[in-house]
Amino acid sequence: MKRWLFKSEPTEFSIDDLERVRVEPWDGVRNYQVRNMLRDQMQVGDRALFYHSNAASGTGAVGVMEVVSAAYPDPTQFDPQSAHPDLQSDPNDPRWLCVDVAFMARFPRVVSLPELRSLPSLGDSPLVRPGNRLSIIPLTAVQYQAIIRAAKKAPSRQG
DNA sequence: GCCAACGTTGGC
DNA sequence: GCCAACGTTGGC
Repeated sequence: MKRWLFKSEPTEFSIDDLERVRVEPWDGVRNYQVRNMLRDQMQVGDRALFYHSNAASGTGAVGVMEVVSAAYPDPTQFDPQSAHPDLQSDPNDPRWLCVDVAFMARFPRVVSLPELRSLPSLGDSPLVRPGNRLSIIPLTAVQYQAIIRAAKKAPSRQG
């Protein structure tokens, strides 16, 4: 079982939305590095933290979900109405993939980005590196556990 | 809304 | 294969 962190802008799709629908395709990935992780590494049963980026309600990790499908062609790439159509993608050899994710749990509080930065195990993660372009980030077991543990603790005075 | 950092594209 | 222009991400 691998562990990940998935970023989403809550105005696009939030953990509230996932809690309501329970299962949702994580579509719209248009980055080759992330596509390759979906294709080559992600497996049913993997765990992923849900991260709200650019969030008025607080940027940070907000909950846990489970990967419930293998990677399959992202249908939105062929939909001109979608947010990120890719008309150069060949339907017989689709360029972009997605997986289905299922809601597991919501954290009792947001683990903010400053707090994530303060976790020693995350020091070399792309998550806390400025300018990183990965919307899906692999986490080690240690990193994953550190964030879960932080979520259960009372917030630090800085928030 | 601004802007820094980065990936992608395309001219050469 | 280089690199400038461009678009996007995402923190602030």
